[in-house]
Amino acid sequence: MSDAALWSALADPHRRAIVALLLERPRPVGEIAEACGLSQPSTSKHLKVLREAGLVRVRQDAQRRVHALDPAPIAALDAWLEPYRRLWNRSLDALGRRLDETSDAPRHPPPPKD
Amino acid sequence: MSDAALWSALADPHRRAIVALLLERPRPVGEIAEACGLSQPSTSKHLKVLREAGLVRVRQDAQRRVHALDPAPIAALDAWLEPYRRLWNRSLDALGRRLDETSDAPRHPPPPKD
DNA sequence: CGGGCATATAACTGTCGAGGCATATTCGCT
DNA sequence: AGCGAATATGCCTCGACAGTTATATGCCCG
Repeated sequence: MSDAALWSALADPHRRAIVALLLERPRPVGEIAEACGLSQPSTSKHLKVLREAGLVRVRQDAQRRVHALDPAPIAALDAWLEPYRRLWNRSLDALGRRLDETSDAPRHPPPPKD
Repeated sequence: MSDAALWSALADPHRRAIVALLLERPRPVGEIAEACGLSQPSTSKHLKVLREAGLVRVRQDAQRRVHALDPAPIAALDAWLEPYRRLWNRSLDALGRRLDETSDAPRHPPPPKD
């Protein structure tokens, strides 16, 4: 069910921007705020959401609160995506087969259809 | 841009449920509504959102409107995920290295995960 | 061509979340 | 202790969105 938190956290474009920023390196709140053109309180709130979704972790450094990405939820997203990726591959496959049929290129063995 | 539409479409749990349903097979609106326990108008609206996000395509069959998944946006999500997946692998890597260091087990070379 | 089915759309309402401002909290420093 | 910097929190407002009811549209068939 923290699935829901994850999705709604990433639903916001500002939050995705923050996540992208943190991909480069961990950053304190102020830096994030400035980089995203957000006010400090707003940034703090977004970070709270990200924290509660498990996407972000905090390390306290004096008055600074340095936020860093936590890779785990990304894996959860990846897992969610899995079955759909299968669909995607299947459709690529079909496209490839169709191309093969209309060309005289060497054909690879038909993959076992499940 | 349409990235935003994709995320906000998938932000809704009912919509994710619909998408999951359509993964099994294409379905007409009524069937989706019943399966998700949603009213017909609500279902129609959700499907409209999914359509506008490009996640779903319609085929008209008499009065039925059969909705099916479009794999393309899934690929977009996958692409978005890419850089984060790298982070994830890196952290797995680090974990592995740490385990290697504290054990006397033979160390294996980092597996080229693609 | 009228009736009934499947679906879309309109109008309205309640809820939720984002942003802004002011203020509280926490920590380091002198 | 007192001050200033960095961040969190409370309160408020506003707009976006989901759900409902009622109605419109398109399509097949008799």
